[in-house]
Amino acid sequence: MKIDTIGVQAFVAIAECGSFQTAAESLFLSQAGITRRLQNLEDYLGVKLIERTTRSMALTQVGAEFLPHAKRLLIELAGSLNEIRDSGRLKRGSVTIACVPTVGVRFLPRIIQAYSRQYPENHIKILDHTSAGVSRAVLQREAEFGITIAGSHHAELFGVPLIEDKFVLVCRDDHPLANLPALEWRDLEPHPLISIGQFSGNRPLLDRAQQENGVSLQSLYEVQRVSTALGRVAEGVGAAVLPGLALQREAYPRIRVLKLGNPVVSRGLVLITRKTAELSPAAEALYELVKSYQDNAE
Amino acid sequence: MKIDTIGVQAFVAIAECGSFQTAAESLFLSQAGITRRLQNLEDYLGVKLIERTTRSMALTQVGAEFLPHAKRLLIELAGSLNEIRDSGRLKRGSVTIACVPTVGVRFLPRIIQAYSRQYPENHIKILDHTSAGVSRAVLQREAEFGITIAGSHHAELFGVPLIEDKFVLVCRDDHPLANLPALEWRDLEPHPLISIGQFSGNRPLLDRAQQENGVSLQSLYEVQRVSTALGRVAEGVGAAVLPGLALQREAYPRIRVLKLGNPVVSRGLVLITRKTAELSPAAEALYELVKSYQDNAE
DNA sequence: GATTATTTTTGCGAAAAACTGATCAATCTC
DNA sequence: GAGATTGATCAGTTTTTCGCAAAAATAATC
Repeated sequence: MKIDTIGVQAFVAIAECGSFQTAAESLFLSQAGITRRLQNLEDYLGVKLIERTTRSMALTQVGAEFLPHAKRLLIELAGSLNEIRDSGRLKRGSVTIACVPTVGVRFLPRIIQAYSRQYPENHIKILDHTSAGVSRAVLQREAEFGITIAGSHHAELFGVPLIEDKFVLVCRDDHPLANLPALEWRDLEPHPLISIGQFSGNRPLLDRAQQENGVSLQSLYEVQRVSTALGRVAEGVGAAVLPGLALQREAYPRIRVLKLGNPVVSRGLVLITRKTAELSPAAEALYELVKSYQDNAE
Repeated sequence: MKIDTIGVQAFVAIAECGSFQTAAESLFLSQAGITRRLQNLEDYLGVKLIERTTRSMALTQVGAEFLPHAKRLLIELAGSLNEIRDSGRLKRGSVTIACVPTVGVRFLPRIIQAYSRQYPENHIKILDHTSAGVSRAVLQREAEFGITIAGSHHAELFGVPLIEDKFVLVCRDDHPLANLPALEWRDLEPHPLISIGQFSGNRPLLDRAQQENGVSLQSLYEVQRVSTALGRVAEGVGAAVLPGLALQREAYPRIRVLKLGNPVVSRGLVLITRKTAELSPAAEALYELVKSYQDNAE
């Protein structure tokens, strides 16, 4: 059950060089070493592979049959090994990460651009998930790391805070609040709002903020996705409290975005990995890049 | 440029066992040894392949991608190596030999039968050649050994005499010589004979025999193959001096075979190999078998 | 046919490496 | 929190490997 390539390597070298001496040189070894290696292999196999005199050398029947296999195996092994080495040295390979939709749309693109400039060959796959889904994907190793909304940590996960995404009021320019200079949560109470459904990670944050500040907002309409809410606002149905990062400014010209104070409520975005994770070099590079964007966010 | 399977073997074992301890046992190694082997491989690759805590272990992204390749390579290598080992231990494999047509038809079949009983899996390929062709085939390694007519040895060839194939007179039952009790070469002089062409290894033997004994035979007809000569004899064209082994008794009912004395001329059959040859185990076995038939021939 | 020259094999001491056993650290179970 | 299990680490020993030099083998040459 003792498998070793060292002898095979010697065999192939000798066969290709046509001489022990040159083969030894090509393997940076003394000719005595080569002889020993081949002898060991032949002893193990119980068959001579190379027929040799001092003047000439030729493959045995068995040796000739083995050579192509041996060569191919060696090349494939070396290839695999080198590929992995490259993946480490050059941080090559593809990376799969998971994040909540907002992050994927607004936060990541510029980071990915920067990453692609540095590692043009690498492919990044982004899994859009709810905040719970991101944790799950990371835990199950579907993604090497994730970006999600701060909250309850799973014990095996390790989080690094990235940025605070402040909640803002979104309304159309003809909304009563549209032109107020400063806005507080209490100001919203009279106005019916479009709210985001249960599954979004934003909801618990908003509910708690209301409770702690004794504010009670009216939910007029409940939608599941931020983009839907935005559409309703644009249609004039009402205003909505949304995470600032979720907005794509250009999409609707008449929409106003107002800062909300007293208190400033925000959702923290965190970069999560498994505590014991060994990231692939390509992923490690992206991870570090994301971390470096910690503060220069909106 | 340093390729070695030992680490890869450890990696695969660990991945498959799901534990260092059991992997160590499966490789008949201590746990520390396994750890070391994997560490060496990982150091060489510059990448962690297995993510491990004392309690759990899982493949890294890179490791997971590598595992199937590694497994396949190892299996193929072990397979090739074992195949060769078997070829030695069980003398498995196919053998190619070269011989002159006569031998292939009359001398070899029973040997091959015996060989096949002992090594039913082995395949024997026989190359029919002229006597010069047999030498060439052996020298050029087309055949592992050969059986041909004794004569000039090439320096690199080594011959073992096998049997003496005596020349006989072949004639139809209505031929004047057909019923003579004993026959000498001189008796043939009055009769026109069918002779075998230049390329046959028999010709020089016959010519020399005539010269040495002052006998001069009449060549009526020259054909290239023994079987053709036999056909002509059967048609009543004349008699022929042929090597005894060449005859298939059953073929022509009216044909008589007469021993030729004074002198008895025979062609020696020799078993030839290259002097430096390393026969494959399967060939070696056949070689020895052929040699054992040295004397019990017709 | 003996000699020479070249190349492989072998012997041996030194060096490197791998292996083991014990111990340590971390995690999980009870 | 104690005990058990598992991988990592370390030191010491064994094994293997390597390179040099001498020897053996073989082809070429004279």
